[in-house]
Amino acid sequence: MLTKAKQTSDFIIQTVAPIFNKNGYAATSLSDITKATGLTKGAIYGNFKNKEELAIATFNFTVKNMLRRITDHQSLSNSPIEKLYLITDFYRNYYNYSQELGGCPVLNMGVDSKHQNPSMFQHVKYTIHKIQNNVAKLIEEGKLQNEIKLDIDTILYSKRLYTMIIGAIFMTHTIEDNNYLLETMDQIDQMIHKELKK
Amino acid sequence: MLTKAKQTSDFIIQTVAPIFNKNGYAATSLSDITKATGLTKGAIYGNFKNKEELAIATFNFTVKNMLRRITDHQSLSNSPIEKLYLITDFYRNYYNYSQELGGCPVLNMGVDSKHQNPSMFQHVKYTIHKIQNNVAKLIEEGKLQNEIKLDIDTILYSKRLYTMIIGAIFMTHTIEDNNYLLETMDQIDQMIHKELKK
DNA sequence: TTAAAAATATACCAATTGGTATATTATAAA
DNA sequence: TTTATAATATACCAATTGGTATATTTTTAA
Repeated sequence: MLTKAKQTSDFIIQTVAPIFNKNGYAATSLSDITKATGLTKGAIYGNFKNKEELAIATFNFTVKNMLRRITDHQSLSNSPIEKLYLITDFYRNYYNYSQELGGCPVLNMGVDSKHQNPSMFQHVKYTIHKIQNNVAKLIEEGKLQNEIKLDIDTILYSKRLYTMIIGAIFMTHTIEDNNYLLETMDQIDQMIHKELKK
Repeated sequence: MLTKAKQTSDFIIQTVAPIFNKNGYAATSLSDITKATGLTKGAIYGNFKNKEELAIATFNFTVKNMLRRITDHQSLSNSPIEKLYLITDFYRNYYNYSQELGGCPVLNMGVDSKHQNPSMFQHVKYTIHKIQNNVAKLIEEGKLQNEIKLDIDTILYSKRLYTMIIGAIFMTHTIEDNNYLLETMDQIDQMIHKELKK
């Protein structure tokens, strides 16, 4: 059974996550937090050391959920190359999904924390590496299962993939046009088909 | 001759531009501004209506300089397709250059202003459209001059180009590794060579 | 049911926030 | 050189900031 404190801190994280993600660290005040949760500063500071620790907790929470959703979606196939296609498939619905989160946490916090919050920035870097590693593993698996050309540069292509995805996320959110995301996912699918596939 | 006021406001914009770009709007305080310029609030508010107007002025200043540099660099060739290559060539040095500016203004302010500063956000959108239009014009010129395939979707490819560039900018700044930028510029060059070129 | 402990609320803090009215100083034209 | 005007500095404002010490309430286990 969850203790009261754990329940409360989970509730705070959940409630405040989209606010930090939307507004950024500096533009989110303690009063935004107490207003949204209906709790007082006493409760907030009883559960978190300070504003920074709470912000990082919200980032980790949002990212964890996001990564779980990608993993779940990938489990629709056992084929490595199909799993790559399932990644682009996931991001085809990302505009909607990320709007619920208050935007893309990697993009928003990557930019927001760079000169403000070194600890948060490290978490963003780690998340990106984690995502890229997942892609890299899929490509390696694809080679082993004879689905992907052996002479493909695994690291290069996993970097390319996420670079294109995050670019499309930025464009879609900034121009407020989902087509950037859709068109980039088509482009990536072509790339997989023409360059990676055996 | 420049009036004193114009001189001062130019000085303020120039001095404060990298601070807003680095820290974002909310995280840049009036005291940051007075400290950096050595001026008092009286001088700042004598030259700008408020913090928001100053922030927008700094964004426009930085972007204007940046666009001028791209245009200057493009003038190294008269061939439309060569001008496309000169864009990727420009962005090969962009990590260094943008660090002097406090980061990429389009990326930073696009993310920063989205939920905080609607007026600034409009300026970012406008800037992106401007850049994309420049690319679109080059592609159209390239078709006319028989350098680029006629069946190429101009809009689609100008969107692709900037989407990939901004993705690479984000990655390079966040992972703090210039290779993302270099590798993406190689990828774009390949795309121009294999898909656009006649 | 009660007592100890855990969790939350209250009331406060100094520092800082963006902004303004007014005083002072510097500039430019006559 | 004087005078009007433009530009900047000073001193102030109420509101808000992140954070804390303490009081109160709620939960938990005996």
